[in-house]
Amino acid sequence: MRVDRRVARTRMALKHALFTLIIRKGYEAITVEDICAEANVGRSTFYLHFASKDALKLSGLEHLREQLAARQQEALASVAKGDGFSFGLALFEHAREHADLYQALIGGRGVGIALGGIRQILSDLVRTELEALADGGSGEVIACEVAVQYTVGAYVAVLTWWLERGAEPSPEQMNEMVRGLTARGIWAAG
Amino acid sequence: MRVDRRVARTRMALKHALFTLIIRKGYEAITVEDICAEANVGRSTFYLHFASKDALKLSGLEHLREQLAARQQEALASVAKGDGFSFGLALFEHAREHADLYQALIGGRGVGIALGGIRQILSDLVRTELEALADGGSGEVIACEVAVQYTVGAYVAVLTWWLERGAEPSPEQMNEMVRGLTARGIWAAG
Amino acid sequence: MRVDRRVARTRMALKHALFTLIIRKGYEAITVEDICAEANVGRSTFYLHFASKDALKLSGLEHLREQLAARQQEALASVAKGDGFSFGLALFEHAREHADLYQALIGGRGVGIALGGIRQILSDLVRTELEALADGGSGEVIACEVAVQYTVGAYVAVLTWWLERGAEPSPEQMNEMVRGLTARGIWAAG
Amino acid sequence: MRVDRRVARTRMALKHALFTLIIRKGYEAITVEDICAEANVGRSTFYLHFASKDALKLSGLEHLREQLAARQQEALASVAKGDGFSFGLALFEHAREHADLYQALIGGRGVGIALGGIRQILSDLVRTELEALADGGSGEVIACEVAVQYTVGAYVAVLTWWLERGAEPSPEQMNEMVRGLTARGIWAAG
DNA sequence: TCCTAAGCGAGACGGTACGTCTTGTCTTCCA
DNA sequence: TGGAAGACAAGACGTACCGTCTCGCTTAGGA
Repeated sequence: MRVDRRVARTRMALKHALFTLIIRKGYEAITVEDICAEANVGRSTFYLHFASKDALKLSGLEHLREQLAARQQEALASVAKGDGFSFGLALFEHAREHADLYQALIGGRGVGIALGGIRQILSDLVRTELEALADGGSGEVIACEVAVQYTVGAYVAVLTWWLERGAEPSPEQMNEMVRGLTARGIWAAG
Repeated sequence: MRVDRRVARTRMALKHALFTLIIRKGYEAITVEDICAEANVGRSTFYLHFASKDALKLSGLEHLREQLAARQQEALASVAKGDGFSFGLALFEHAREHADLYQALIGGRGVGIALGGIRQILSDLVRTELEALADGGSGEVIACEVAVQYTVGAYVAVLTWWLERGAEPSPEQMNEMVRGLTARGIWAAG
Repeated sequence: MRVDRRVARTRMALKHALFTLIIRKGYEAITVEDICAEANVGRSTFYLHFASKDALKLSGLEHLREQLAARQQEALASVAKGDGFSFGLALFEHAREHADLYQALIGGRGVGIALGGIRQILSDLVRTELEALADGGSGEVIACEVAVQYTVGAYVAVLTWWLERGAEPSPEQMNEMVRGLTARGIWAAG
Repeated sequence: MRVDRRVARTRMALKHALFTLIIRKGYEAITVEDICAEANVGRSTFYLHFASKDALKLSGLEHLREQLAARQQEALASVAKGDGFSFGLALFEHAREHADLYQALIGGRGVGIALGGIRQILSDLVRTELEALADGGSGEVIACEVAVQYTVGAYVAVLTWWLERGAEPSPEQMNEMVRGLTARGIWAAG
């Protein structure tokens, strides 16, 4: 029992060290030795718990991923339906709250380390909303999937750009702009 | 003079070797030595021309970039203006023609090696078209840039997805779908 | 504790490999990689213990040096003082015993790799004996040093020549001849 | 003819550059490229004339060697016979005159590059004088050769030491001291 | 309370790749 | 045609990380 806690503490220290270092100098530049030094852990101990730097990263991202997913579930529930997607605001707000980490994982130095995870979450959300809309069930599976990819790509790109320029216009403004583009198209919005 | 040609041949061999190897086993797994072996070039010669594997990659992308830019210039000229962007068809066609390379550079193994480059090219094109539209010059610089990021992200995401599923619906069809989403919004198009 | 032994074994293996290779193909022609292959040691491990081929050589000579010094200490104690230096016999005998190594280090291929070291040892011995002689301490420091250099140079030159011609006249005979020259001068001895 | 002169000039420039660089930073540290830069000569031109750095060195030493041999021939002729060898003074004087070069070639940095050559010359001189002495022809060839090696080694060692300490006691004094040691032995001289 | 299995730090080790440096060959151009 | 320029292959260098391993120390949980 107690031993388990010791193990957990070591793993936590490693995950935390990784994020700290990602923010400090970017994912690629980090070595296993750096992480161990930061976490005050022996290098052999590292390999006792994780097979590689990448394994540690994935394990760490899982946590972030869950947080974001939960956040957006609740957003989905509480927000009144308008035209456009309901998760937008939650996404921008969550990103701004954890700006450091997002910037490290998505923009700037750690270009897109966590993008895969975020895309996955968003894809599921978008697909759900879109299918609910076209419920009658047009056979147009491909068209739907194109729309999903299209939307997710657009949101993520905007999010990345926004983080890189310092999360500047407020989440509300960002959400409004993007919702306009999504719902009525570029020409109408521009 | 003749020397220049020798140099050019060596560089070409290296670029070509890199692409071959990217397709064969993915960018990260490639070693400078691998490239030299594939290109029949001494390792010191490699460093005579390029500072690193990354420098070679960038130099190689430059070539691709020019090709794509030229292609879209001509598309821009010949295609009648409709609603939506004019580069779409050229993009999908170019990607299908060089499917191997695109897949190596964007999807699958070499996740997003070249995305930066392609994004840059598309951004410029989109920005130009968008500015031409809002010519009077509304002060809405931010809104415009959001639209650029939005559009480019969307196109690239769809392109990636399309390449990963085998470039299946024809470029014309893809272009049509994406143009619809872009011009009239998700709800209208869905 | 055990680790120390492991380290010692590795270092020994490297030193031994170096001497083996010096005999086999001469010092200059040896590569760090050669040494590692001969010693069954990784190249990075080599650099963990020694900064360069030269550092390894010096470390190896230190060992030889100690052996020789000890040998001459005991000779100094046991041999009755006559005219001439007391270390002569020990030197020639030691050289003959380790003929391979001496030849590799001094004559033939590895011209004078270890000469510096050997000169140093002999210089100290000669200087001691000479100072003991002129104990009262004549101010003639220069003359004394000239005598030291003279004697050491002479002994080393004869030693080298002797090794190159196969260590042929016996150490006793060699010692006798050189002692004569040293003590009574060329004209008397010749 | 004119071409020959051009060739000779190039070779001279290379030899000269080598000596300059030996004095400046020692033989081992010099690269072929250094030499060419110093001589204002293309690297490929270097290889047109000499197979390697070593070949150039040998070619250069030949010149020095001849000079020294000539000098000592004349010394041999003019000096009145006393006890001890007649070449001593000439050796020390020649060394002091070309102190830079001697120091580069023998002492300090370029430890003993040219020693072989000098030893050879001295050996011949010593052997000649010694054989003249024991003309009757005792069969003691070995003893004689030992004396030769002994003497040459001693002279060269003293010469080296003298050069390293700045050629300080005058050639005359040096000659006197060494002649004493040679003729009457250490004990008498000390 | 001791003692025994675990987690852990330390660090040696064999590898692999890096980017640099020097060598010697070869080809092309210029005077 | 001799020499300058410099591309090129070869291969050693010393450094940086990697992942594996063996070693003792410490420390908590069951006897």
